[in-house]
Amino acid sequence: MAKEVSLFIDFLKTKGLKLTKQREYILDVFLATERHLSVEDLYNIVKKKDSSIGQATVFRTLKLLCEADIAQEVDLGDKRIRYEHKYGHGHHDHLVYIKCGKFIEVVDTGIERLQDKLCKRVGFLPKRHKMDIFGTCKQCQKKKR
Amino acid sequence: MAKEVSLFIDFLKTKGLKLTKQREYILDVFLATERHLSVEDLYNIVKKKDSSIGQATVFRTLKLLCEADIAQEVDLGDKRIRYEHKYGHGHHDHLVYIKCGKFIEVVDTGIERLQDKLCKRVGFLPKRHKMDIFGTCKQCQKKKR
DNA sequence: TTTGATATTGAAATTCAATATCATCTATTA
DNA sequence: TAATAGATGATATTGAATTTCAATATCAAA
Ligand SMILES: [Mn+2]
Ligand SMILES: [Mn+2]
Ligand SMILES: [Zn+2]
Ligand SMILES: [Zn+2]
Repeated sequence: MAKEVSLFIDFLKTKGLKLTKQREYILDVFLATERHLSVEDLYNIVKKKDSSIGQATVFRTLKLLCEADIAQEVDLGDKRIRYEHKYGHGHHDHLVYIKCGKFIEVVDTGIERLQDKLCKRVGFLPKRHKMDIFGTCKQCQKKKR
Repeated sequence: MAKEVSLFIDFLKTKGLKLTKQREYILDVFLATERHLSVEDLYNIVKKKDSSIGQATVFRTLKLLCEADIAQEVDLGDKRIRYEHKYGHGHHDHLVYIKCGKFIEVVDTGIERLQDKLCKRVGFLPKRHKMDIFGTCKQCQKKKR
């Protein structure tokens, strides 16, 4: 059993909630997908195998997974809330490939250090930050549009 | 007359569009406000003086101002499109004060340099980026919640 | 087992900002 | 003047996020 599953069970227990088939299955599918999924994305995958599961349950389960620190919201500027794995994934920033839709997760300790310095300089106490760089790869450059 | 106004007139001319009272007035109000306004924010200010102007016109005018490079969209993660001045304002990032709602616009050339290096290292051609740091100031720290 | 309290579910409804539609209005030109 | 093109504001529509609600499942206690 994945560590995330037992984490989720513990979380649910402390909240007085239950691990249902639906929740377990949605978590399974979420863990099996290394992408930034919207609720709809995840719902579409889930319903392929079990068409009885509703969007609302996917939506609610993702919220629970966020509360349990297993998932977290990502906003890549495309006007949809997306979710990524949080457990076992530290802070990171994104390079987003605007043509092919791919992305890379990166951490640049030099940048992180300068961010802290910058904040200190202006008397600002940082809690979290977001850095997304949008661009293209070589392949994409060749494509028109 | 503000430089932005003549810019807008030129832009409209090349597009075969007209400078109307509404457009001129909306631009005036926009320029007079040094904030990150949503369409609704701007509409609320505008209608105080001229209640005959509709939301749709504010919406359309902001789109035009973006096309004319006088305004630009900002997304500070609060699920609303906001607009800020673009003309005369180069690229900048934001420190966002999560409690008092204030913000600072910053540019750290050290960070920008490291961003470029990072991209080069992974063969990524950056087009634009976004960096927002969310935190608090001393005053806000003292407040509960 | 049964029961009852409580949690869960999926369909459908609602919300809310963003955007499109459309029947006037208005300015400009033939 | 009439014709044309654009502009406007009220209203409708969209689409994602979220809530509602009646039906169902769970599970501990009787
Ligand atoms: Mn970072
Ligand atoms: Mn920057
Ligand atoms: Zn990520
Ligand atoms: Zn700004």
